[in-house]
Amino acid sequence: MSKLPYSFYQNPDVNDLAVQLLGKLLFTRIDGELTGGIVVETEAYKGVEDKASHAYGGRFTNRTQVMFEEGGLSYVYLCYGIHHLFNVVTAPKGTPHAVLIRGLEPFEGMDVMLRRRNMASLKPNITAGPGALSKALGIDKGLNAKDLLGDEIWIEDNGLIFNENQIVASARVGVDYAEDHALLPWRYYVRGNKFVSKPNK
DNA sequence: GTGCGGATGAACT
DNA sequence: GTTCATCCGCACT
Repeated sequence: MSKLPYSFYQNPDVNDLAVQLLGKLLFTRIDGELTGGIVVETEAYKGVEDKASHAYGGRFTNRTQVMFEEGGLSYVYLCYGIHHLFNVVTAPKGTPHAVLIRGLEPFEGMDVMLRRRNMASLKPNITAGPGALSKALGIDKGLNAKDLLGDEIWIEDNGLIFNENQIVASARVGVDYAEDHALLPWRYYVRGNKFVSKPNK
């Protein structure tokens, strides 16, 4: 097991990176409790030119400033006042690309995740969906702007590779507001995996 | 300072 | 299919 290196996150092609993140392992260690899972669903958000991105048009605010930092940091924000959504900041400094992690297959710390999710037994919705997986891993705003090579939240490569026909590209979820960018096929997921989110609409 | 609405999920009918 | 929880980022005044 090895953490993804700094260079991985500098890739300027955010869609390529979103695909490469499938099969990688996302971990958190919070108060000594280790939890983690295999990434099975991602979405690419392409910085200033993407109407679905928080950084569209170069919007630079307290919230979005971390997106402009070096690739390899976390970007966590509160959505609908309830859910924390976790993104990987990518590309070199000044290019605010990010990848939203939307689905995770449980791998480590099942008992802790069940407790955090208030569930008695393992069901797919424990980590299917960006809000759900954040809750299972204990991700909240306290984990915003963290170095992904640190020891609180990080991503590892254990050699798992999905081949091309196991990966599906489709429209991103919940971005109807993005006009002509709403239907771009920048959501990627592992075909048939139970921990891929079920979009509401 | 105010107001709108969102990169959702779960519990309803 | 519909409703609602529940916060704050962001644009505008």
